[in-house]
Amino acid sequence: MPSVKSFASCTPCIGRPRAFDIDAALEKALEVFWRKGYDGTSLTDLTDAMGINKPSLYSAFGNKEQLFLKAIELYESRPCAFFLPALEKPTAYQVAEHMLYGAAMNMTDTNHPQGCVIVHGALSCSEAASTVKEALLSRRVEGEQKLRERFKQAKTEGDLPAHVDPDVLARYLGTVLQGMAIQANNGASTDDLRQVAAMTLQSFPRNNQIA
Amino acid sequence: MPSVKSFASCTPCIGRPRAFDIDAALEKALEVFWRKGYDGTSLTDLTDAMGINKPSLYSAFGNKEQLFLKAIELYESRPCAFFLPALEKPTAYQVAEHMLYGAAMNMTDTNHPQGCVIVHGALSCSEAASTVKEALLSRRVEGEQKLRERFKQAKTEGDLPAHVDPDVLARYLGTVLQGMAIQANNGASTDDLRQVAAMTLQSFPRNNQIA
DNA sequence: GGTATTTTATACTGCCTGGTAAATAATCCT
DNA sequence: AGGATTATTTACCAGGCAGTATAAAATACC
Repeated sequence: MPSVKSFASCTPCIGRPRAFDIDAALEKALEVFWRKGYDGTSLTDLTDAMGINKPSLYSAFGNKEQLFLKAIELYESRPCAFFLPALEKPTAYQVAEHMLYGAAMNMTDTNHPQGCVIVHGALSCSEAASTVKEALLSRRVEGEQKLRERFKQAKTEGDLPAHVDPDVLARYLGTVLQGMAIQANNGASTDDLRQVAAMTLQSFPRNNQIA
Repeated sequence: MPSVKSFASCTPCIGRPRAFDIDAALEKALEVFWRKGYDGTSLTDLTDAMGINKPSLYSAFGNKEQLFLKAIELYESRPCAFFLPALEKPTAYQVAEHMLYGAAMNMTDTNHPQGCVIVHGALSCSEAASTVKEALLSRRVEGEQKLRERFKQAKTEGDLPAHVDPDVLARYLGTVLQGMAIQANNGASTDDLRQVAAMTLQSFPRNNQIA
C-alpha cells in the first residue's frame, strides 16, 4: 500500500510533475459545487475555477461524480467543520449549543458559499445525479444517527431528563440545523441564525434545571 | 381584456381545439420540477410527463422558465396548501400549530413528491436558473414576512407575551418549516415530522400559560 | 543524450440541451 | 364548400454537455 501524500491521490516521482496543487484545485471544485449544486455545475465551470483543463481534471479526479464525492470528503474534513467536534462536548445541552452556534457561524461565513453543501448540493436533481444525491442523503441521515446515539448516551449518563426521547430530540435538532442551511441560503446573517439557535436552546431539555 | 378560463392561458374559440388539458399538463410539470429541480429537469422530462410535444409546450406556456413559474403559482394555489390558511387562525399558537402539522402532513404526502418545491426547486443552481432561484427565494422570504406580521398582530392583540420578539419567532418557525422540507426529502414519515412539530410547539410562547 | 513516464494542451466525439421552422390537421365562421 | 385561425407533428438548429484520443512537453533514470 503506497503512502498517500495528498488528499485526492498520491504524487508520483517519475514523469512530468503536476503543474497544479491538487488540494487547492479540489477546494475550488468544492466551492463551485457548493454554490451551483451538482446538476447546476458544468465541467467548464469546474475547469475554469480550478485553473486546469479537462484531461488534467479527469486524470486527477476520475470524473465529475467522483470529483464531487471527493469534494464532499474534503468538506467534512475541513478544520472549520463543526459537527463532529460538537459531539465531543460533555453534556447533551452543550452538544446542541456548540452545534447550533457552530452552524450559525459556519453557514453564514462569507469566505465560502452560504449554507451547507451536504444539504443543498443535490436535493432535487436529475437521474444523472442520483448517486451523489444518495451520498448526501446518507450523510444527513448518518449525522442524525450520531446525534441520536449521543443523546442516548447522555440519558444513560443522567444528563437528560427521563421523559425525553433521544430520537425525537435528534430529529428536532437535525431539522433546525437543516433549516438553518436554507436560511443561510436565503441570505440570513450570522446574528439571524444565532437568534434561531438561542430560541432552539430555550426549549432544549436540561436535567435539574428549569427549561 | 379577454376572460381567462384556465389557469395558464385562455382557450380561444376559433382554430383547432387544444387536444390536452392545460391544467392537468401544468400539474404534471409541477410534479417533475418538484422531484428533479429546475436544473435537473429537461424538456424531454417535461413533454414525456405532460404527454405533449415541445411546440405545444412552448405555445401554451412560453418556455421552460415561464412554465416553472406557472407551476409554482399552481403549487401555491392548490387546495392542499397549508400556509396561508394557517395564518387565519385566531391565535399565534394556533397559527404555528396548524402550520407545523399542515407541513408534516403535506410534505410527506405520497400523492406527490416529498418536501416543498419552493424550498428545493432551485436552491443551488446554474446561472441559467437564477431567475427561478430568485423567485423561490423571494417567496420564502415573503412567507416569513407574513409570519412576522401575523405575530406582530398577535402581540398587539395581547396574544403573545411582551418579551417575545415577533421577528425571532417568525424566523425560528420558518427555519423549522424549511428544515422539515429537507427531512421529508430525507425520507422522514408523517409521524417523524409530527414529533418535530410537537417539540417545536412545546417551546412556542403562549400568554397566561407556562411555556 | 536517450528513453520511460507522466502531465499538459488542443482538438475532437457523440449526445443531449433548449428552442423553432414548416407543413399538416382540426376546428369556427361565412 | 372555402377561408381564417389555431394546434399538432415532424424535422431541424446551434450550442453546450460529459468525456476522450492524440500528440507535445516536462521530468527521472540510466
